[in-house]
Amino acid sequence: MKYLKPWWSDGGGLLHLTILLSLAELHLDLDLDLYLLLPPPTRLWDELLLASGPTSSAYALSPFPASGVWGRADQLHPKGREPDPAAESAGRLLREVRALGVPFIPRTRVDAWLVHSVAAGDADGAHGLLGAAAAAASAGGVGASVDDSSQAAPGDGGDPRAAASSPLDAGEEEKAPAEPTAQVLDAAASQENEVLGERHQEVGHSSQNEENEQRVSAQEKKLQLKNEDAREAADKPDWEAEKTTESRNERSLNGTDTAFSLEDLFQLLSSQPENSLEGLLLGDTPPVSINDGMNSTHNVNFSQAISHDVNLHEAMLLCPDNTFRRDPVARTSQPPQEPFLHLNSHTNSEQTLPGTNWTGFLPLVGNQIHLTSEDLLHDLDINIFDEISLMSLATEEGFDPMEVPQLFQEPDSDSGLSLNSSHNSTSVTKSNSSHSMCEGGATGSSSDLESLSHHDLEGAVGGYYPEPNKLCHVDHRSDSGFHGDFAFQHLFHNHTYHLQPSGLESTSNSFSRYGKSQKIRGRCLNDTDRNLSRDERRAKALHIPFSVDEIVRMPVESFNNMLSRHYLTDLQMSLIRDIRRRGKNKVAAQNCRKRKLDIILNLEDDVCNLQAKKEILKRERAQYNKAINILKQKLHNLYRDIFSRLRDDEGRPVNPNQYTLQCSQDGSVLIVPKELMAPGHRKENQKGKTK
DNA sequence: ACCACGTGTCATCTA
DNA sequence: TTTAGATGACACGTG
Repeated sequence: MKYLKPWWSDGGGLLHLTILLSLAELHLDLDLDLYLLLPPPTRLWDELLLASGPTSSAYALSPFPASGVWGRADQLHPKGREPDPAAESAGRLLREVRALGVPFIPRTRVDAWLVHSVAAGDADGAHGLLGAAAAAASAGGVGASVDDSSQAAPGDGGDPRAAASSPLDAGEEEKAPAEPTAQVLDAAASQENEVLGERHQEVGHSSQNEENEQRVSAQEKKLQLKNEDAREAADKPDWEAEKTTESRNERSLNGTDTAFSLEDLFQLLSSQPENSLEGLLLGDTPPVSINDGMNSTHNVNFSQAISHDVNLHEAMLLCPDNTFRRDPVARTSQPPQEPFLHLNSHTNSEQTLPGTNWTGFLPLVGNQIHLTSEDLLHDLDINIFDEISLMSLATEEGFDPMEVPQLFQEPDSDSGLSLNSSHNSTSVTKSNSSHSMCEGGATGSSSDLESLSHHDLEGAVGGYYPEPNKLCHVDHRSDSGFHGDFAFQHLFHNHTYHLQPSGLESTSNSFSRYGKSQKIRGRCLNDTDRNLSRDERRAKALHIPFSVDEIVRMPVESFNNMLSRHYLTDLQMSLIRDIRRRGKNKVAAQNCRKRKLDIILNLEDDVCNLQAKKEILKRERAQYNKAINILKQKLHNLYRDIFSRLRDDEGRPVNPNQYTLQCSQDGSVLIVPKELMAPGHRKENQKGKTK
C-alpha cells in the first residue's frame, strides 16, 4: 500500500485530496481506473508512474488548463509524450466542467480518498474541486477506464458528453441517457432531492421518480435492518461484534449485503436541509429514513451513519436522485469498468469551519455510481489514515512541527484508533480485516503510530488536542454517535516520541517496547506499512523532511548541513539522530556480521586447506619413509655383499660386526674396525688402516 | 515446544 | 575529547 498525496490549490483555497493507492493493484490490475487531480509534472507523477508501471491505465486530468498537460498519466511524464485523444477529450470535458463551475471529482480506483482540508472561507474553491471531481466521476467516460476514454474520445471531437456516457453505468443507469454537461450543471444547482425530480423531468424520465420512491422505501427498510444489526453489535462483545462484521462482510461480498452504504449516506445528506451538514457531523440530527435501493429502508442517524464508515467521497459520489445502486452482477460481468471507489468517511474537520458549506457541493453530484462488493474488499488501512492526517498537516499552511508530538497525545491510548473505518458493523467500505485491521479491542489503532505512542513516543510533551482544522477524521467505530470532537478523540493515541536527554532508551525498555511494537506491527500493519521500518514510520509521523535512507547514508558534513538548513524541532532532531545512529549501527552490525561470517568461512577454508596439506604431507612422509626403508634395505644388502667378498690378511672373511665401511671424501672406501671408530680419531685411523 | 538462524538494537570498546 | 565504526549481548521473529 502506498499513498500519493495530490494537492490542488484552487483560487487560494487549498484542498487536499489524499489518496491511498494500492500500488499493488496498480501493478496487478490492468484495468485500473485512475484519475487523479495532480498538478503535473511533479514527483508524485514519477512515483505514480514508477509504481503503476506501463500497463496501468492511470489517467490524469489536470485542473489547470494553463499547465497544458492532459492525458494519461504515463503520458504526462516529464519526458513528454503526445497525449492520447481520449485524455485530451477528457481534459476538454474537464475544462468545460470547470469553466462552468460544475463539480468535478477524480474517479480513482483507490483504496480510499481523504478529503483532507478545505480552506476556510473559500467554499467556492472547495466546491469547485470537490464538485468538479464529482462531475468528472459522474461523467463516467472520463473516469471510467482507459478503454472507455480511448473509445469515446477519438471521435467525439472533444465533446464532453461523449465522455460523459459511461459504459460503467449498468442496469438502470443504462436506461438513462448520458447526462450532458449542462445537466451536470443542473445537478450542481440542485441541492435537494426535489431538484432531482426536475432533473429527471428534463431528461424525460419522469417515471424514475416513482422508481426513486420505491428505492427510498427499500432503503429505509434496509437501514432499519442495519440499525438493528448495529444495536445487536453494540450489545455484543468485541469479538462477537467482529464476527458479526465479518459475517456481514461476507454477505456483502455475496451481493446480498444490506450494510449501510454510500447511497444511504447520500440520501441522508440530501434529505437534510441546507447547511445542515455541520449539524449532521455533530451528530445532532434525528434519524433519517434511507432507502438503499434494495427493497429495504432504514432509519439512520447521521452520526451513526458516519460512524458506520461512510465516506465523504462516497457521499459526494452518491446520486441524490436515488438512482445510485449496487449491481453486483454488472460488476462481475464488467469488472474492468466498474467504478472502484473505496470510500471512507474521513472528512476534514474544516468542513465545520465557517465559510465551508459542504452541503453546497454534496448534493451537487448528480451522478450514478453503483458500488460493488469489490469496493468492499479494499480496506483502508487505518495507519495510512493516521499518517495521511499527519502528512497533510505538514503540507498545510501554518503547520507547526512542534505540534506533532502534541498531536500524538491522546488521553486514552487503549481506546483504539478510530481510523479503523472498516471495523464497524455497518461499514459500507468493508474491509478485509485479516490484513488491515487490528484484532481485539484496540482495533483500528495504528500500529505505526501506536508503536510510536507505546514504545517510542512516550513521555513527550502532550496533553494537547490538535486543532480541529488540522485533522480529518471520523470515528467509524464509535456507535455512540458522532460528536463534535469526534475527529480528534480517537485519531491519536498517546503518540508521542519519547525524548530522552540521551535520545536513547534503556535497553530493557526498548527491548520490551520493541517487541511489543513488532507484534502490533505484524498484526495491524498492512503490507506496505509492514514493509516500512519502524524508523521510516516514525519519520513519517514526525514529518521528517528527509528519507531514512538519506539520513543514514548521508555523509557527516552533508548531514550536519542538512540539519542546519532545515528548521527542526528538538523532537525531530532527536529522531533524526536516532534514526541515523540506528541506521548506521544497523549497517555496522550487518557489516560486522558479514565480516564475522567471512572470517568464519575463511577460517573454515583454512582448516580445510590445512587438513588437505596435512594429508598430502602424511602421504609424502609415508612415501619418503618407504623410500628410506628401501634405501636402508639396499644398503644393508650392499654391506652384506661387500663383507661377503672381503678377506683379511689371512684370507678369512671379514666379520661385519667388527668392521664397518667408511667412505672418504675422495671416493675411496675404507674398512674400519668399529672399536677404532672413536670420535675425532676414526678418520685418521681408518685412513691409516686402509693404507 | 524447542532450536537454529537472521536481524535490529543497545552498550561498550576502539581507532 | 569527540566521533564513527566495530563488536558483544540481548530480544525477537521465523522456519
